[in-house]
Amino acid sequence: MRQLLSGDARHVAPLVLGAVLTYDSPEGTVSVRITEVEAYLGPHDSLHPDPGSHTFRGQTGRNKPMFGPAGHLYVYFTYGMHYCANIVCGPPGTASALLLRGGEIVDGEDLARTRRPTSKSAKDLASGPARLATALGLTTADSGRDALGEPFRLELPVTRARDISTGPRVGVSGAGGSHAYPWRYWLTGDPTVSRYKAAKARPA
DNA sequence: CGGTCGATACACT
DNA sequence: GTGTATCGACCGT
Repeated sequence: MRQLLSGDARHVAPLVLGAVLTYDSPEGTVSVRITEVEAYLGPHDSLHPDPGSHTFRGQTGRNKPMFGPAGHLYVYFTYGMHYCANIVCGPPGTASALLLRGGEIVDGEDLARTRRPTSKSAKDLASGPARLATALGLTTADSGRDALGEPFRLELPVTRARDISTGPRVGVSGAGGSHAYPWRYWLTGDPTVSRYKAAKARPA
């Protein structure tokens, strides 16, 4: 499992789409089926330098988990009010990761609604990176924890998802030429894919 | 359904 | 001091 996640985030992305991430928190259990991710590379990828990545200028106190083993969480705080969660990919030292951009709540919907009272419909509970992190109950306190061990669980789909779309990044300023590369992966047509700045899709 | 805009506190330089 | 890997409210169609 960890070995499977230890490759380039862009190769891991199609394997993770459709996977179910569960967190048995003290408050209760919530499970999310991942429907949208975005790849980020480390500072050592000379083929595709990634100025949009938090690791672009090297290791810092915040991004440290990204330099660790695959399967761990990297959670950061942004815009003064939102948390976003990544699953670390690549072998230790490479600092590649997948930002969890969207998902569908498949267990613990009541608790997810308590955490996200503003959601009107069920599909809004985790459709967006900060929404997904909130619904799952993740904060920076969880950054660095292992998503493959208790109280977390990651279950890959039995068969690899078939209809996958790819597109450019969302919401990263100063990413420059990196917009030309397909960094974002989602399940084609899934209603829980985030709607912001929707990009033109192309087949994966 | 789709576009615009203000909020807010933290990490990093 | 500066910029932010976003959200939700509000508007128009």
